Amino acid sequence: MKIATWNINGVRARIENLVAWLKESNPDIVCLQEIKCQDDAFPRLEIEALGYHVETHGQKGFNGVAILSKLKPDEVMRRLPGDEADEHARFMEAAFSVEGGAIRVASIYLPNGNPSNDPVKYPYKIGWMGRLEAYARERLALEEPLILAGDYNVIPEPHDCWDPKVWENDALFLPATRQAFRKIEHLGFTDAVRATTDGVPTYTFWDYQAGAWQKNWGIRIDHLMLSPEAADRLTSTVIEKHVRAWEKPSDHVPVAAYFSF
DNA sequence: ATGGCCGCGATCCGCGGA
Repeated sequence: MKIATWNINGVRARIENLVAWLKESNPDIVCLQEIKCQDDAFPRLEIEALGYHVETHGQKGFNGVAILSKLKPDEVMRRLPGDEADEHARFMEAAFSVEGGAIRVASIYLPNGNPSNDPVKYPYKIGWMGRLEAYARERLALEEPLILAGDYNVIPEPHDCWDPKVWENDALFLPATRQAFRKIEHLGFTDAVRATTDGVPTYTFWDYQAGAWQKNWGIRIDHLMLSPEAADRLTSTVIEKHVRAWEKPSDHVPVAAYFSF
């Protein structure tokens, strides 16, 4: 099974790329982030025509996540628990039946948090990460394959960006951000790309500005975090970097993991 | 690391993104 995550940066602006990529990549499950539309505006017909079920959790103008899947999900949960007042559409989870039991996949769009000295935005990010940790801890007790896939807006290590100096004071790389990420990791989750890559992996995001793609000024912020039961079945990962060179690209590229279920 | 981007939704500018 191939499970992918892709911050698509506007699904309506990117529908041609999405269709072309689905045909080429042929993933079984796709977690999308930043669909930037409400549920009824999602271009579902084009996706369903390729044989995918479509589940969305959108909002007007920005944020929004979706899960596309060849299998029909048994259940879908929208919203990250822990704050009823949080209106941002940044989280959904779907459960699927596979041979041997259930697997769970979450599509995560973790808050950016910049500017990092903002009295609201950065604390929102850190608070959201605490809620994610609480949810992840609870889910681990199920002892099921669980894949937390998405745009974490976290650069885990210095070698996950082209120049750590540049990112020093950025919300994506501050010590408190990386610490909150490690707290989740240390519950028992495996960073799928890190676990399957010898040496330095490539990046998953290149800014639109200043020729960042051409200069390879990238960062690795899109991650698939695996519960032990999922990590046991991990066979390989791929960062589908060539998609960044397509016409009208997203600034993120798809990242996928292969499993033996 | 921003002179040089991009999507969106309100209108031909502001916000959010990373």
